[in-house]
Amino acid sequence: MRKTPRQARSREMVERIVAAGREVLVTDGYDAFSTNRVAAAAGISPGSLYQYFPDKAAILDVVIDRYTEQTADRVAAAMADRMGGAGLDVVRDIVDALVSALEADRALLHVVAEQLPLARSKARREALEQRVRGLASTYLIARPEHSRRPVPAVSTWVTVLAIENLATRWVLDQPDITRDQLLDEIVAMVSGYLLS
Amino acid sequence: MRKTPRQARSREMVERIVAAGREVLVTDGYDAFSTNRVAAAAGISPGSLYQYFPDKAAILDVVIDRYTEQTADRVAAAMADRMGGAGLDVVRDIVDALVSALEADRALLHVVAEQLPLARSKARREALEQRVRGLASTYLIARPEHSRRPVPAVSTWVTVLAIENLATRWVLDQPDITRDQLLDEIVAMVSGYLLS
Amino acid sequence: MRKTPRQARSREMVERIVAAGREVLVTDGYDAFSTNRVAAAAGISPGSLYQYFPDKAAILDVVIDRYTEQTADRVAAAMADRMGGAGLDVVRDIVDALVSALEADRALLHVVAEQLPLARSKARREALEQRVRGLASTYLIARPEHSRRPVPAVSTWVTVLAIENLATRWVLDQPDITRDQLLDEIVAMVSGYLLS
Amino acid sequence: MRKTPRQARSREMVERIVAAGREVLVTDGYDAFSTNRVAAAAGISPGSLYQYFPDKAAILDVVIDRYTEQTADRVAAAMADRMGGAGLDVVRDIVDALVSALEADRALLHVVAEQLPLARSKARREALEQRVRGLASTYLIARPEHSRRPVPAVSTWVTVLAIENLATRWVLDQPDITRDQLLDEIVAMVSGYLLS
DNA sequence: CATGAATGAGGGTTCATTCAT
DNA sequence: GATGAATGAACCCTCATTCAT
Repeated sequence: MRKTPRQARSREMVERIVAAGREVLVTDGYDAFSTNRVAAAAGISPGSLYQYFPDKAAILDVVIDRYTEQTADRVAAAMADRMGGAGLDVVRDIVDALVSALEADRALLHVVAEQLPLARSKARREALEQRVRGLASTYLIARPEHSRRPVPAVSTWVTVLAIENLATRWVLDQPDITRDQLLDEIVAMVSGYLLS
Repeated sequence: MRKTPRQARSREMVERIVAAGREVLVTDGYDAFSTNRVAAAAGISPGSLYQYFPDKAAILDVVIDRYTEQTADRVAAAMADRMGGAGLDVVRDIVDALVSALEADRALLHVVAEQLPLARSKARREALEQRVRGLASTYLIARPEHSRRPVPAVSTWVTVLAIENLATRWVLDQPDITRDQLLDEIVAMVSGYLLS
Repeated sequence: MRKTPRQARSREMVERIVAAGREVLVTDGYDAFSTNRVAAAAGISPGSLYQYFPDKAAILDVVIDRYTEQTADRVAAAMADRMGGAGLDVVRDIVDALVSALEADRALLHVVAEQLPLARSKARREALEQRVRGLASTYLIARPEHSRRPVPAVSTWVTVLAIENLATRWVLDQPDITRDQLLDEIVAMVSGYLLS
Repeated sequence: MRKTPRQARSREMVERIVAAGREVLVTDGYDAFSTNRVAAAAGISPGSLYQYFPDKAAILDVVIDRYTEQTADRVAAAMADRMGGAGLDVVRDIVDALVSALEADRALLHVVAEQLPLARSKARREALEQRVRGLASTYLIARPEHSRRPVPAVSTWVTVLAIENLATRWVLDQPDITRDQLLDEIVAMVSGYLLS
């Protein structure tokens, strides 16, 4: 009677390595993300990494993937939840969810957004943006009274990008702006924009 | 009779190295930005770099500085030029100037925005943003009828960040949006926001 | 009721591993001859190899042994068969048998002769040569009229070595020489030599 | 006044590395021929190797080339010297020169012939053989009375290969055969062969 | 016996930096 | 100042071997 079947053990190690990778990234930064360091953090030998990942880049990819997916899931969940609400509240709730998601792992966000060559996470982020744009479009099409902008694809592109960036920068740079102010302003911006 | 006093010669070399660094970045990408490569591109020996820069990072910093300053100057000039204009046109003209400035060296923008660890250019970019925010604030204070937002510092933070990001992404990602559309949308967003 | 006593099972596994080793050698070359690869080819786990062989070298040794023995057996058989024949035909037949034996597994010959450190197969090859020299000496002593050379041990050393090398190189390098030409020349060389 | 112009210093280092490579090969064998070991033997740091050689293989190649060329030169010189002599003496002298050349660095011959994957030195050796065959052909064409063999290209192939191999093995294996015996036998073999 | 995950020393190579010339 | 050869720590990765299961 095996407590941990092979498959599960393997998953466990992958998780351990990914966690170690995340830790190294957060603690020591991207430049210190070496295979030796990750292995040490995972409490295994360097060679063992290669039983679970083809190379160093693959480890990093999974760490970033995990993070991106997690963030995306939270936002998507909030969007799905709130889509039914009244116009302005919807925006506010979604942005709130996004900010919360970004705040959930500010340390890693810091590394991902500021230390990583952006190219490495670009594909993932664009997938996320695509996903969000899809949801937003659906919403806007369903409630045309919420937007007077002529080309929905363009408005969603603009909106999603602006929100994403403002939220990210707010979380990272912690400017002298309260969370409520931020939400107010973003709501004002989005509604002012869509209805202008 | 020295034609080029030491100071001047030194400046010349710094420029040459910076130009070489820029070239390497644009031609070969950030990963190829090695001291050897930069020295070769500058036509000097690797050791000589260290007479003008303390280390490799310092070279990169100046390359980015140059780029940022140059971009900032163009935008600031446009802002100074147009500040007198009518409300909406001012925004449009400034954004137009920003997009032009970003397009002026798309190759380097690509490297700076997507290959470099963002942190490296962060300080410089924030200086630029600060500068722009200053101008914008002055403007808004001078013409209070253009904004109904309660906290000018917050509105400028939001506005500047949103514009910067949208312009950058538009230049880099070349989405299926015309330049005029982009300007229209940004103007709509900003004016809708400030007046809501 | 055990069908395969331990001893037999063990022999079976050794054979399987040796066969796998041979296969790896022939298919992927000496550089790919890793314990992992051999184990995979044998359908067993890397660790199991060490139940049958003390280390990687030992596997290779046996693979080469098998090959050498096999080749030796064919040649020895031919020699035993033809020893009774007339002088020149004997040589021709033996060389013919040798060439055939070498051609039988040209792929492995290629690896053994050109990729392996020669030292690894040296002992085995010398054993073979010894065996052939023994047969040849016996023959020459029995028929002294076939050789005018003063020291039989020397003549056999020379003859065996020359024949072995010429046959091997002919098979491997496939020079622009027909098989009959090769045999003719070797016969001419040996008879010319022994009778001079 | 520079004692050692750049070019010369560079050559010096190359020589030093090649010598170190040779030393490692001879002292520790092919398996120990690692860049670290070669660098240590050369008294330089591992990184310095790469200022003079693109990779490890290139070092090895030059070591072998040096050896092969040196050997080839000696033999070619002897051939050029003796070509004018009387038939049998020519052969004897050339073989003598070959044996001397091989004996000159028996330690390295040992490594090159027995530890290296033959493929690595094959091209070089074939070039040497080609060169010798060329000389031999010229000779045989000039003095047709020295050979009754029908196809000169074939006879030279056979002769050169046989001599090379016998000489090499004699030097390496040091069988119980005197040098004079060896020369006698080879002369007997070659003359017996060519005139049969 | 069989397994195969884990090991870890060692491999080849790069490159920011130094320093004797 | 200028040079560029030399450095050497650190990089990523491999694979023969072991040992807990």
